[in-house]
Amino acid sequence: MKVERKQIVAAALDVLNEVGVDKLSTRLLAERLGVQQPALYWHFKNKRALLDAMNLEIMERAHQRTLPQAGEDWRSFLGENARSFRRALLTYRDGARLHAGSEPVPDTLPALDTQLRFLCDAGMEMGAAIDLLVTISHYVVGCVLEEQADHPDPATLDESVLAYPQLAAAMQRYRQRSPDQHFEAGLALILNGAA
Amino acid sequence: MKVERKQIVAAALDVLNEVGVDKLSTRLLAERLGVQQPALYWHFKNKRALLDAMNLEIMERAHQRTLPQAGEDWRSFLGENARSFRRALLTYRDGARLHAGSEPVPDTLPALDTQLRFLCDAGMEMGAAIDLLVTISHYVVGCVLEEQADHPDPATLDESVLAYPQLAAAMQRYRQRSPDQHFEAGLALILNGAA
DNA sequence: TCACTCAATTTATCATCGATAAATTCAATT
DNA sequence: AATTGAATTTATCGATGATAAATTGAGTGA
Repeated sequence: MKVERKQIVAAALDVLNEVGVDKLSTRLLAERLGVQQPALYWHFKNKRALLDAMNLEIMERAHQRTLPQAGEDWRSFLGENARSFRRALLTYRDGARLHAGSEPVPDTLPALDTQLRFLCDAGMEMGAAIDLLVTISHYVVGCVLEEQADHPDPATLDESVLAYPQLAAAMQRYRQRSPDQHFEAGLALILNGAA
Repeated sequence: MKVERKQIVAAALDVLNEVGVDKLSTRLLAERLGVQQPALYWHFKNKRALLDAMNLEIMERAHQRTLPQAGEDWRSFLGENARSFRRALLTYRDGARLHAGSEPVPDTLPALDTQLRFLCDAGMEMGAAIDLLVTISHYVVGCVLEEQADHPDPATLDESVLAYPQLAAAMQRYRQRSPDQHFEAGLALILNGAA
């Protein structure tokens, strides 16, 4: 058989969605590709490099909204940018864990530069602009990280919560809204704070 | 030799600080305790349970500021609470990764209940109070996660940044401030947004 | 047509890891 | 002294990431 880097990454992402990052082994991936396991090490120096490539591929595929549109105000852009980032992390299982463990991708630098200029042009101070961007980034990662975490027994938690009526009511209310809505609430909080 | 659960967790935290969570193996831990590796499985059903216990121990040791003090306003409390949480995650290497991967600890529920009542008494709506608490939590985890990540080559990143003058200036400015200051900036953003 | 080259893969093998089964130790209890 | 049961050791398993060495096979020049 013959494989190329692109195919390996694509297959790895498929397998990722099927078994999760913990059970994504080089052997399982090689089997999927119809290849022996050490063959992968010709294309990637180690598994870490493969995971980095997977994260890069996810970002390039799904995180499109990295530049402000013409005439867009800063609040709209930052919101759409954060949503795009979150959607990208959500496109694959354990996407947030994969992203958090990967090295920063240098391809994001030009976009970051433009974003900073955009925010400064909108009247923001440079320091405030940076703080805002990284704060949002941290929030998104933390958010998706928990959204993708598989909490083993929600039933056990529910039982414990019953002892606290205030908390029980809060929990019920919390679950009425979707993860999207919770994300939006936190995002709005941050954007409001920046204004 | 004879070991107890408490000793195992304490030793595990020591080893965690020395080698990091990726290289924390049951054999290394057993060697540290002067015990054979399978002995650990008498006290913990698997490694996951040990990691959960480690996370719990870290939180119980260091995350003390979980209840509002008498007469404290909500902004002060939420700030101190967030700082306490962050400090706890920072007390041990890879603390954020460990926490993010661990199951939620039920001991936090009574404190959470009190926090919710406190925020509602301060005039906040229940839904807003929950959103605020979880937003802060997500932000803190995302923040420390990156702070503790070992970015392999900052030099390579610096080189890439040189191509973007705006970004280079921003980067330099960013590094003049400490992680504490960056954390505070983001936290202030969220708390401002809640007001 | 033949020899040579080099990218790419396979075969074989390692050390390490989490985990389990079975045998063993040892102090407390009867 | 015999028994019990908690706790540990010994032995071993399958899976994993990784490396070395041998092998394949298409392309190139003589």
